[in-house]
Amino acid sequence: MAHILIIEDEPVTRATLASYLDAQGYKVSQAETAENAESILEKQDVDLLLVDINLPGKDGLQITREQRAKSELGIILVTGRDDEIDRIVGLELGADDYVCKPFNRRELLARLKNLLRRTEDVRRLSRRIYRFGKFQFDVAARHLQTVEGGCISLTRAEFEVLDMLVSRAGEVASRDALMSRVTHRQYGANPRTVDVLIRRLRSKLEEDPASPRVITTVHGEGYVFTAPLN
Amino acid sequence: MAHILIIEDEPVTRATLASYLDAQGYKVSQAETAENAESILEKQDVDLLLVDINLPGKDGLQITREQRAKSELGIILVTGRDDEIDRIVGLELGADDYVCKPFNRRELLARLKNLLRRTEDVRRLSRRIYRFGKFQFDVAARHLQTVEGGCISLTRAEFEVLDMLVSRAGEVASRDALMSRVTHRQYGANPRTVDVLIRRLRSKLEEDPASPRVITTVHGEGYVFTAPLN
DNA sequence: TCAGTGATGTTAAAATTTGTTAACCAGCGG
DNA sequence: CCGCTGGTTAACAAATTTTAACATCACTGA
Repeated sequence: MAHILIIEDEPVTRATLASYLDAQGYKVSQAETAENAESILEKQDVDLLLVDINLPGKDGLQITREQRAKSELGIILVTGRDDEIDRIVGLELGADDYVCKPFNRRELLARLKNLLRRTEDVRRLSRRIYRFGKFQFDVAARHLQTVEGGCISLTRAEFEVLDMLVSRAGEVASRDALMSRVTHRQYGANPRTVDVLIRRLRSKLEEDPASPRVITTVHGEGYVFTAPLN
Repeated sequence: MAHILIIEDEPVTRATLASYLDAQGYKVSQAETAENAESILEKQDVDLLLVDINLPGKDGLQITREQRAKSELGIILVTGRDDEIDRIVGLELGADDYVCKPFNRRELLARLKNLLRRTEDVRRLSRRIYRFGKFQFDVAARHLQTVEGGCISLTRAEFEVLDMLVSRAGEVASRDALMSRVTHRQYGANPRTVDVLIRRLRSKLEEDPASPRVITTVHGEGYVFTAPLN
């Protein structure tokens, strides 16, 4: 489940929010100040920030500006008064949404869910996890997972090839390009080596390796990744 | 620049919005009703919907539900009264954001920009797919799909020819043009080669390859794609 | 160290795609 | 009807890719 970080100096509001979101099944972290929040952000993967605009020290707008500069993390601003200027400035700084205290919890939840849905793709891609067909290709973990939960291990060379193809999905990769990614030798590379690797990959991830859908051959040019990514 | 579709029955609000967004450099289309909007959505690539929640006939919530079912198009709801229930229902149906009339234009613009930034990746990953007859030509996947769900694979040369013809549907492509797209060779291209490719393509996608409807020969000039695209 | 195992590289035959050729066909103006 | 131009078709040839079998390499644990 998604991880939400609440940044709010007022203890009662913070605790209320936290217990509500926790009851909804989210993983919730709390921070009283910007500094506090930053140390959590450094250590953990956070999916969404819920930030009070009025904080002692570095305020919510400042936090928004800084976070937006370095990530695509979802940000919802919370404020006590319905201050239109703050709201607009917050949005212009890149906050995704805004709620005013006292807020309707159901509304907050709806906004939160929407934002999480909207940022899901970006968050997954930033962790370099690609989904296609019935697989999930995790670049950091260097393996494939099937929807059913199975785990298909990839050899180093297979991994390199798949990574190169997936990250340039739709673009043709030449044998030379693939070869130089796989091997670190300078000369005398047999161009057929790549074909064999592709064949081995196909046997792992194609429904029917005889008529490949995921990795398509481009005669005379190379190979392309052609499965729909989501 | 992004293409925004405004769905609003009240002419003054619609015109005001349209001219404001146009002045901001967006491509703007306008629709008075849901039906009107749907015909625009079918024909053109739209990046974001700005929908009034209160429309005669099919209303904004219904439009949201239907669009969200088939695409990840960004949706911002506009409502006249500050009706909390409508607002929450809209968000729960998957609208990405909403604004209340009378709205601050700067706020609308900020929300709009944020949403476009969020949906940028998704839109980039969306595919060029042409529909004609009983086929669907998926450029990214480099193959044809039939309505029945079958999949017809195309060789590289066939794909290049079809892509060139389809993307310039209605315009005649000369043999030379087609040949230079297909071949990798520098010299001595035989002009009859294209004919053979066309024949192979026709046998894959013509109902009756003897009297072609999809790819028509233009005597002395070349070939045209002549099937209706939808 | 050394056998054993899995990963990687090489090769050659089989299969597929692409290119060439030539026979044949269709339309058209004399 | 003839000859001309250009298009279609089938058969074949050339180029490229796939496949399987095998050789080699690199690492592991005894």
